[in-house]
Amino acid sequence: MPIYLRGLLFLSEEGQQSISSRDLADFLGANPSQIRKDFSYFGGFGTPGVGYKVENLAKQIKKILKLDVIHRVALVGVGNLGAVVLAYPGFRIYGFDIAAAFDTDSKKISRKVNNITIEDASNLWTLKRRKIDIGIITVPRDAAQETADTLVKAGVKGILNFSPSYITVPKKVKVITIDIAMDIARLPYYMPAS
Amino acid sequence: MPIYLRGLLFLSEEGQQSISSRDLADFLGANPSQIRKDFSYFGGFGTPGVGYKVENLAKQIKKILKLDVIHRVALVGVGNLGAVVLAYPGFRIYGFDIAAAFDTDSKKISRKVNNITIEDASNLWTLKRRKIDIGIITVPRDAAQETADTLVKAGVKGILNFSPSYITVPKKVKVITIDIAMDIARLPYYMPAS
DNA sequence: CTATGTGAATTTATTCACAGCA
DNA sequence: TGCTGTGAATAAATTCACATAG
Repeated sequence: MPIYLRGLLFLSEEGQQSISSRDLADFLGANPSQIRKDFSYFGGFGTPGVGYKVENLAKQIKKILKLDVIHRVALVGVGNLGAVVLAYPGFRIYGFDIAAAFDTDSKKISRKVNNITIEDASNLWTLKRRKIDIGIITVPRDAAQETADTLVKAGVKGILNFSPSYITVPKKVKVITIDIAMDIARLPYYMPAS
Repeated sequence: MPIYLRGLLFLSEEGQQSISSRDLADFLGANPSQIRKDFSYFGGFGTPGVGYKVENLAKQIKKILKLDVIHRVALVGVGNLGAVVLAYPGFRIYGFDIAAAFDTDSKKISRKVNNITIEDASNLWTLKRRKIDIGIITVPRDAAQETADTLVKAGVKGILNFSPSYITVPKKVKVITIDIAMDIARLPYYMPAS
């Protein structure tokens, strides 16, 4: 569903009013039946003979993915990668608001990055009362599990983990890991021998 | 398989000699049968009653994923994100060598980032003779498709795309897209209502 | 006529359960 | 005895095909 949403938001921006499952499939490199099945699973948002209204469909998917409310996010670890993620403008279209940034390095604390003041990581416990329920981990690998534990204790319900390791959390907390190196490692397998 | 490899490389670093499918499953948050099935599909690398030799298994998986040779990589678009990716040390353990970086901004060209001299993007055609077969796209969304086309023309067989869009390439070329914003957009769906 | 929504058919993936090897 | 490798059983995902609504 997130891929559909991304495509629909793009099409909506382009001024496209409505689209058929076939055309959407072409656009996204997917299969029309798949698309119809996926949408019908959540109730069916289309009109036979016409297709789907782009803007309405985007709104429905946002509701399904619970992106119809603003989510406040905290980032932990303002190194090179952390600073880039802090400055990344793409979160806004999905309703994410990076509301806080933390680090352990006293040289960084109280400095501002992209208009957000870096706080001492020992203050992570304040997240709950600040209504922050998602954490982004951009600390070195060795500190990832510890950071995750702290975030969970601070009440976050979801974690986006950029460190290249599997981390363990209570199963009520959802973790998504992005490991850049591992992703590129999948490429050669699919590449024809040159 | 890439996830297994990452875990095994970590365990190998830790000095672990051998491991059973059960212990590996625990460590990775996976299922033992799944692991055995996956390995047996490629031939079966274990010893009944003992388990798998960590180092040997890692080597076998590297061969399967074609990571047993050095791959030369070019990065296009040295903005904030591009610079971080250039500096990212994690590629080396999988045998990737970032051999070139390109940009269109004349202010950046011929400057050095992480010991790599930024070249004019109009020289991308030189990739083939320089034995570079993988491209990393870190340009703005609007330029992503165009960059992909140029990379394909320059002979790359695989692309790691960091721009938040679907890009079209001949099917002999493999694309993997990393869209940070979209990944985080999957979190709220799995988060219990607070 | 066109394109959805959906049962049925098919393919693919996961899990089980156990024979057999170290 | 402990753990692999693998058929058999189960579950899940994908694709087909068509009745039906606009």
